[in-house]
Amino acid sequence: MARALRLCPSLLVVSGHYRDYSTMSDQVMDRLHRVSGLVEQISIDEAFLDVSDTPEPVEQLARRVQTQIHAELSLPCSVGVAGNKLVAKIATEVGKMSARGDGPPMARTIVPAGAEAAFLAPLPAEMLWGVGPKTAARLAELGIRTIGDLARWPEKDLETRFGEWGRDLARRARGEDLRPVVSEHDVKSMSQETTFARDVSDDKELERTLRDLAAQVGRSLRRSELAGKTVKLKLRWPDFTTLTRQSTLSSPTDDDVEIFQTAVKLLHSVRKSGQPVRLVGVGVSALSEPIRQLGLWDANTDRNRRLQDAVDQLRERYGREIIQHAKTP
DNA sequence: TCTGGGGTCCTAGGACCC
DNA sequence: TCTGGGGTCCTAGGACCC
Repeated sequence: MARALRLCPSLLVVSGHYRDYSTMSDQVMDRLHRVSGLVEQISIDEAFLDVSDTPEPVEQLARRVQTQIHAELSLPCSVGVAGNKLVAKIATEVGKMSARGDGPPMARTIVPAGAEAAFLAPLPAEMLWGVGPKTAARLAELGIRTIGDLARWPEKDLETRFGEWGRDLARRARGEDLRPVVSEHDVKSMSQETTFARDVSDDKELERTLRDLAAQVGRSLRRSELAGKTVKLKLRWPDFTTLTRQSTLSSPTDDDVEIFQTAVKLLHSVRKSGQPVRLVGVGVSALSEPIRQLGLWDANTDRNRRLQDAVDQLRERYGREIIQHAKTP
């Protein structure tokens, strides 16, 4: 039964150490795709591979992948192998942490089927996916410090305290994870934000920044052939409190000006003129394919569209700075 | 890490409709 | 007309991840 394989795949997480180089990322992912048809990239330097259909023994496979990437690309990488994504990810982390010696770690950590809970038990609860500082603190109040502590805690009680999330927590602590490796994720939102070197009080400067961010978001949307229906403004005051305001449009947009105008309206609704701001951001969500309808009233829209395409192309070729908005006096 | 940027998911409340 | 329940959408904020 093919299904059974999905429930217990053998997984590798490869973790490179090249956070700054996206072309490196492409090259590594290219190598990984030769190993398995099912690769899930989870960040610039990490990916899950479903190797349950690969005849080669996983230990040998893991070594081969690691050696190949190191030899061909001069990149160190760590590999974790386990029956599911959760444990494979943690295995990789554990390997990296326990790697000794100079230079970046080249660890291989393999957790055999059935040994998941025992492998996780001594590790700190924060190593579980989804347990950050806040949850860790709440767990510590109960005397729960390791994943083993968590696994021993009555699941019903976790459910009472944490709701649905408590049940997930209990499952994860036992090393259970049924999520399949998926090669493609739909993008849910796109955003751009910037933190100012100093607080900005000038309305015009703020709006210029907003216009620039909106243009960047618009360009990302067009490049991905997506449009968004909800525009979100993010603001951070000098005291670091952060707020968001969003507005849903009547139809999805990928237009710089529409994104900007929506964002600036939101800005005016929460900020008094002259009020200092530390960070400003613009995002677009509720993404779908852009709807382009050309009707009686759309000659103008069509012209804007062609203009925007031309600007995109210029910027693609000569950089973002090549075309600027005329500064308002 | 007195704090960068771009994401995801979850929760909770209110509006609105049937 | 009043009341209530449930579903869905929208909004805002928070926790978390890399």
